[in-house]
Amino acid sequence: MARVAVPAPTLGAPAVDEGRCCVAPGGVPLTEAQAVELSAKFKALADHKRLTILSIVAASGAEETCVCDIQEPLDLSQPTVSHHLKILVDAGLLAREKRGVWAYYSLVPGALEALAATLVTPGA
Amino acid sequence: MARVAVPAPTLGAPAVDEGRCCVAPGGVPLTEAQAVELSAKFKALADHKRLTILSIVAASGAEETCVCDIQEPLDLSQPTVSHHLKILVDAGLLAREKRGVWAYYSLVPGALEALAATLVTPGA
DNA sequence: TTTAGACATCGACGATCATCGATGTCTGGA
DNA sequence: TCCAGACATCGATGATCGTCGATGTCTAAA
Repeated sequence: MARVAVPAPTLGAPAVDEGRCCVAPGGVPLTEAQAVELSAKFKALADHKRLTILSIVAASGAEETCVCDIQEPLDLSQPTVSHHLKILVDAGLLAREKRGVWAYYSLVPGALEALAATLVTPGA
Repeated sequence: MARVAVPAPTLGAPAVDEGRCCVAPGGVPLTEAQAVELSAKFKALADHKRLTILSIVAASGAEETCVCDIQEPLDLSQPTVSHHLKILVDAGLLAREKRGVWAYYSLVPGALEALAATLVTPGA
């Protein structure tokens, strides 16, 4: 995919400030490609079952979590849990490591923090 | 709705740490109600058109933005823009103020920051 | 009062999503 | 080599979502 040369797109208000109405803004601070990329990550968070999965994995701290740890409190079928886990891995939020018969999941270090950083203002 | 007495639910890894596999975690750090409430906000962010809307509103800084400012760069019909704006307002991310014939939208102060805070660890 | 314009709401339609049962793949043990 | 178990993938289905045209509401001006 084409990499854009912008450091870190955020949603928080930048230094731009021109008072007017019904005039096109000087520049849209989020390209469509950036918006699509960002929305893909938020889509992964836009499901309460997946948020619960993340919280379960996060709750085990540095330890990794296997699928059975996740399936039971979620009250979902095994294929559905596997589906949600794939979405979280594809979004870059979870890491999967297969050891023997078990698959262990862990938070990708800094992934959630980087996503959080896109929500706050760059300067303040 | 029933208010839960937890200060601020987050996804980041708390201090819990017990090494084991295939045993239910000591406690799920996100209740279902909290997960549903959080996912509703991320659902509002899970669309690239809505992210663009937020960035446009944020780009006007302290100034408010009217619908026509948003509609043009988005290349969407007016009802669709209105629909997205309603979703963002319902999620508590945008504030709507009607003055005369125009409706002005602005970021709810601290809303994005509060959402970002749920993604990072409480302590570190 | 009538008219024009800005915006919200409604109803419909195609697309995407969450979910599940069935099945496939791979590993470890008998 | 065969079997059992853990997990992923596949196909199908019902629900939700994004989008639009048509219409409604409200305000300001004529």
